[in-house]
Amino acid sequence: MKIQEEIARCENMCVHTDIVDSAARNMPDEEVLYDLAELFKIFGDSTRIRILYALLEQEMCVCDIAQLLNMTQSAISHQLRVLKQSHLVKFRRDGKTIYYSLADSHVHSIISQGMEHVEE
Amino acid sequence: MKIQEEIARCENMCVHTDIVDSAARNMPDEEVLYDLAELFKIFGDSTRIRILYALLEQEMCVCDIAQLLNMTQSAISHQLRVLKQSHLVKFRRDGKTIYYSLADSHVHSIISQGMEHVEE
DNA sequence: CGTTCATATGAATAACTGTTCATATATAAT
DNA sequence: ATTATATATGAACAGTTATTCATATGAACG
Repeated sequence: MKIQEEIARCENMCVHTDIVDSAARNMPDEEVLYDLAELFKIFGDSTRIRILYALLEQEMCVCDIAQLLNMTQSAISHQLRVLKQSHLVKFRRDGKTIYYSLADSHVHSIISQGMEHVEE
Repeated sequence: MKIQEEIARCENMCVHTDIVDSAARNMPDEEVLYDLAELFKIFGDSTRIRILYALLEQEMCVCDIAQLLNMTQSAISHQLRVLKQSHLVKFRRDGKTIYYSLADSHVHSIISQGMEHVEE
């Protein structure tokens, strides 16, 4: 039947308009939420989380991190690039060695909040 | 030294043994860091972030969320399942409708910390 | 200079993930 | 019971991503 098909095709019949409207008003810009997701995506990889965790204590060179995590220098270097581009780590050069450290204190608080949720 | 012999993964000889040793002592269990990464992975998708953000204000049904985010009911339902399995949202049934809401207060604080980093 | 060492990077591959489509389930209404 | 509605789910596909391998860069030092 034609009318029923049209109705059935409208998959949003159950919408509570007032709720959706109020939620829509309170949602941040698409772009902000996209950036937020991108930030958490960086933390959402166990290699990167382990690198960040290691750097909570002290600065380390690429080779130190590779040794600590038992991974290749190349794999660590690739991930450090991601962390660098996200402004989560910074680095300084000392001769041939490049030391990486955390870029700001947000890393610490974000990890701490996550830990609280995990340790339950 | 000892660790250097145990872990010979990094082919370079630049390892600072004391730094690696001290970092190794302070690293949490592999499993904990894996779980932590898994948690952040959930936040690392803009659809899920937007769902969580919408639920900060009030509970919503699947169809409401689909309308709000302009996505299909199926896509939202799939993501709600992920959020459910991660214990980030809970739900209650009211007739044919199922209302979703945040499972605990950690979601709020994790998002807030992330926002502080993004808004710079 | 050329060599060595620490790090970076491009390409390829394998594994993973989000959405769509079709369909199933379950509750409510007639 | 039959139909309608709200949500859930399995399979497939497309897009993404982490690691490996090979090689490049770039600084230090004889």
